[in-house]
Amino acid sequence: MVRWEPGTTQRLRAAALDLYLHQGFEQTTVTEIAESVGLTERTFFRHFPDKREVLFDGQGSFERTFVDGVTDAPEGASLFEIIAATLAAGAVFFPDGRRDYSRSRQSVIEANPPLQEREQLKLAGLATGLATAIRARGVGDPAAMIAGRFAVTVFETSFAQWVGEGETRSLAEIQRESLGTLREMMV
Amino acid sequence: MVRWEPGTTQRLRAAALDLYLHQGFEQTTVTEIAESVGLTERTFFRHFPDKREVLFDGQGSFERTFVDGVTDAPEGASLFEIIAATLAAGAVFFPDGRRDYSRSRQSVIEANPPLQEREQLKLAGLATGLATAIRARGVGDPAAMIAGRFAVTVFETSFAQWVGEGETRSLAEIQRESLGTLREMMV
DNA sequence: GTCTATAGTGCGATAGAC
DNA sequence: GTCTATCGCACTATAGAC
Repeated sequence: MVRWEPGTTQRLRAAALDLYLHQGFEQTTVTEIAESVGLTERTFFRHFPDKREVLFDGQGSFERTFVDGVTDAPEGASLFEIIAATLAAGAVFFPDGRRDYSRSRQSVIEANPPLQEREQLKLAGLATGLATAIRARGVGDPAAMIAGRFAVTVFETSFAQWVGEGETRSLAEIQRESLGTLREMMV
Repeated sequence: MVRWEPGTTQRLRAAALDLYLHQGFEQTTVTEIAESVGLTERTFFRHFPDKREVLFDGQGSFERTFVDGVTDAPEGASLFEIIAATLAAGAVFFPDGRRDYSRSRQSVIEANPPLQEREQLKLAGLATGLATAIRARGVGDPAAMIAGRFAVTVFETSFAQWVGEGETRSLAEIQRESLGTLREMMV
């Protein structure tokens, strides 16, 4: 267990983010990333299916955190309350200590359409996952799908504020405020 | 303006959809698409920036149709009414005569993650465009962004039903029903 | 219209852990 | 012996540069 450095995947992730950040996503080759941590291109592709996925959570524990929020919401909760519970659960994934990392990652994604595509696909997958969990609580379609997507939208917009210049409120706080504003608006 | 066959772009689109449909997206090379209409690979890339974009509306007239729905909504309309107007305007883009084509296109996209990524990015762009138009009517953030995304979500789920097996209702009809159901639910 | 870099795949070889 | 992380090599197709 000492022949190869442990945590290879994480080292590749960190190296990739750093290179994408400082010299651009397109300008960075996979070979470069791999060699910067003493590995070959072939090994990179053993850890990640492609050059973009290195910035995304392959394990899906991000998605599971949110979905558990639906499942664990109290019996008899309204659709709106389920969404609130989901967002609260998801916010656990983004403590303030993670804000700087999230900021870097976000700035790289915003500068590169291929990464935005991957991000949007992941968020669409999250919406689908939430919809499935919501359906399991007895809500029908299309309401379940729209509720799932709605939750993701609130997360997405709140997240954008959370990583914004000079923002100090927690993600959970921002999400609560957004949801409050919308409760009045969306009628 | 008659030196080359007119409608080259459309013929490439049709040929690509056909090949993607019958032998798969991955299995189809750009060379193959181009040659099937008597052109070279190089010419394909003069019409489309990449292999995926051939299935998408490059002109953005799809997006403009929706956005105009926001702009043209009656003075003093509520946020909910603006969304309804947007969806009604967008539905014009998908008359029943287009359903078969849409069905084919959708089945190809559903079978291929790279195409889903592109689709999700386009829809995210539409949401942003709608949000901008909604903001121009005096609605603030994050409400404007969420309303834009909400409209796209209703479109997306309604569209999925519209191309569903044996569905006969028009897209406009399905959207109205979804929106009606949700009006009661989203409180 | 040709030429080339790079992403990504397939298969085989190696080398240590167990 | 098996299992797993790594490397090496040859290859294709996209996409962009010249």
